[in-house]
Amino acid sequence: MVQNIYNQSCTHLLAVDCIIFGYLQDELKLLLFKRRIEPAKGQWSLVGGWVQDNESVEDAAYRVLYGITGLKDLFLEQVQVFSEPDRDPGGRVLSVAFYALIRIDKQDEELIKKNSSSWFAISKLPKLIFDHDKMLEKALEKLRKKASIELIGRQLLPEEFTILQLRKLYSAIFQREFDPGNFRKKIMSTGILKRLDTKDKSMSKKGAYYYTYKDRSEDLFTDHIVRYL
Amino acid sequence: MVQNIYNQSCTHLLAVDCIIFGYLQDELKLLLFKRRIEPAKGQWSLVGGWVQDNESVEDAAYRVLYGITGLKDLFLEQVQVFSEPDRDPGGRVLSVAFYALIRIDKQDEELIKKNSSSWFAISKLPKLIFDHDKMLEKALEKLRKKASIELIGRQLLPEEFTILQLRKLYSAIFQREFDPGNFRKKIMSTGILKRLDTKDKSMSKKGAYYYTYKDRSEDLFTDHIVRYL
DNA sequence: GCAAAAGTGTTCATAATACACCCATGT
DNA sequence: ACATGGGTGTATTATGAACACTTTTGC
Repeated sequence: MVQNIYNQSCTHLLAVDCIIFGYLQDELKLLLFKRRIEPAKGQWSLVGGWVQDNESVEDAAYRVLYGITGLKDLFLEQVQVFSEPDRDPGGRVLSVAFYALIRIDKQDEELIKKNSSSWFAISKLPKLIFDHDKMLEKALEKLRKKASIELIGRQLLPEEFTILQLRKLYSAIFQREFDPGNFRKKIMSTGILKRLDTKDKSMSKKGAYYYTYKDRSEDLFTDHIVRYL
Repeated sequence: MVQNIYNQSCTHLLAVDCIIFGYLQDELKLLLFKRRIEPAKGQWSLVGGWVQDNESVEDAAYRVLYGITGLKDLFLEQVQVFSEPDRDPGGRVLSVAFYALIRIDKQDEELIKKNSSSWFAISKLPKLIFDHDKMLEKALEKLRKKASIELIGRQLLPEEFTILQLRKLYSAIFQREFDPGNFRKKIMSTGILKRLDTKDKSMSKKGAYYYTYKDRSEDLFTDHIVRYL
């Protein structure tokens, strides 16, 4: 028991669970993990861990993510707390859900394998334990909200990418098609992207220019990208 | 110590803190509470309490709110967890912040007094303890987001109100003026409000019609109210 | 030359903004 | 009769959606 001056005792275990999004081969993907402890041992679960004594829940989430992907710099945002008394049959466990965006091309593949975790397309997920489905749903909602008001992709796509790739990412997130012309105009009007001189010829004979994010330009744009709801 | 099958011990106390918004006399207000325990005894704090063993954090927030306002039906939404290890000098306390919208005309004034709590205009707040300022800031952000995509007011204004009152509420929330004509048109276009036959003559000689929310109409409207950011 | 994707331009509908103007009435 | 807020209408501009059209180049 940790010391405190309140006349209270600890009754809840505290965990974090991470909804880890990645993007590969035109699909939004989720990193899952084969649970190694009872209950529900061997079933697929979100990547999670206990919160230590001397760290914030954010610290814990970063630590857990580093442990499984080898990445230190990644986007992380709190989703919400899940605290139904019976959510975990193993005890009274409170879990803080986070969602993370990671670039699959940067991750440590060995580490992922060693941790018996793997990527699943968001449309072909296995059954998840406990209330992890609900966590995913909330995280997706938050991701959509974020993507609708700012240009995401920096955290998910490779350093250099085409507008087509970006558009497909948005299609994956919102589960709908975007008009190629209008999408391009909208994106370019933000002034966030910089065109490079190189082209990707894998998709067409003409070739599509590669783009990158300009440095530190996230703050100059404030309009919406997609209107949804 | 609560029983669990994990090889873990409890190290965090768990609390909820509520950012309680109300609206009175053209001002957005916050219900604060004079802290009765050390540390920071006697200072102003958000309304909070411990999470019991057998309840979710939402349950705890409702219980705390009922205890201080006497109200059972009120709007409540989770903001986020605050968990910096040193946020509370009294011990390792994790707090889940919620914001609530309540109708000041419905509250139990006696109870509020008895609890040594009182309403403060959002623009004239006293210094708050710990990280409660940060909690308020995040809650306000969430409230603005909510108000920008749906018509709030049902939870804050009296049963019958004028468009002017609603506009002033929005002005208070967003800290800016809205064009009276355009605001009215926008609001009326939602079809959520119903005009009554009575008028409020306190503000003008002509008198302004009272309006109420139609029953169960929150779901039919999906557009934005205010564009912000 | 043609197919296929890249990229640009044009048109139309809708929505946000600014603001002029009439209305009702207590003093 | 006039000042005051209530309420309506209109002109202007900005934005989004649909889609036609031009460009490039491997085959």
